[in-house]
Amino acid sequence: MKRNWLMKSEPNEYSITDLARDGVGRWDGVRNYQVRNMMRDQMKVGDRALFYHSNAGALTGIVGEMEVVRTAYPDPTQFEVGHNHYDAKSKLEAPRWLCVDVAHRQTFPTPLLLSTMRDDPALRDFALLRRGNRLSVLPVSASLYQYLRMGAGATK
DNA sequence: GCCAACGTTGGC
DNA sequence: GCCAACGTTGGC
Repeated sequence: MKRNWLMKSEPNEYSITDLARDGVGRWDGVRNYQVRNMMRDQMKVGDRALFYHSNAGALTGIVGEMEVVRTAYPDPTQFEVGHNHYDAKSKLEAPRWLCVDVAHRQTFPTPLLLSTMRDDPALRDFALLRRGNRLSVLPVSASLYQYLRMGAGATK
């Protein structure tokens, strides 16, 4: 079964523009067990995901769409001494952290801003908007996914 | 820069 | 296993 996701990244770290340039990108740096487990147990090749720019001021919002092209594998950055995602407690023979690869599908014509979503009564129960939500990867129902991408002006 | 809301760590 | 201290996320 194909699933739909929303995945957050701070654009000054890795943006939709970066992914568009790269074509395929490695979604690394996840350091939350709940998110790791979702990626490990549920994320499959062919799953689609909305790209969300977090911590981007007035530009915070859903900016594009991507597709999972490689299932979870050990995140190499956890072993890179000096890297800001380095984890001294993770061992090569028992990696703690996983990443997936994603391919750029489209950059939406009109990003669906957080401020717009907050004003939309239809999104009242959307987990992304709940106070204190800190998961960087969220499952999104098929109908909500479609609603959001239409809201961002997706044409295909 | 502030701060609420978490998640993680480590002492006990 | 509890829980205080600390670190991080992320909106504002």
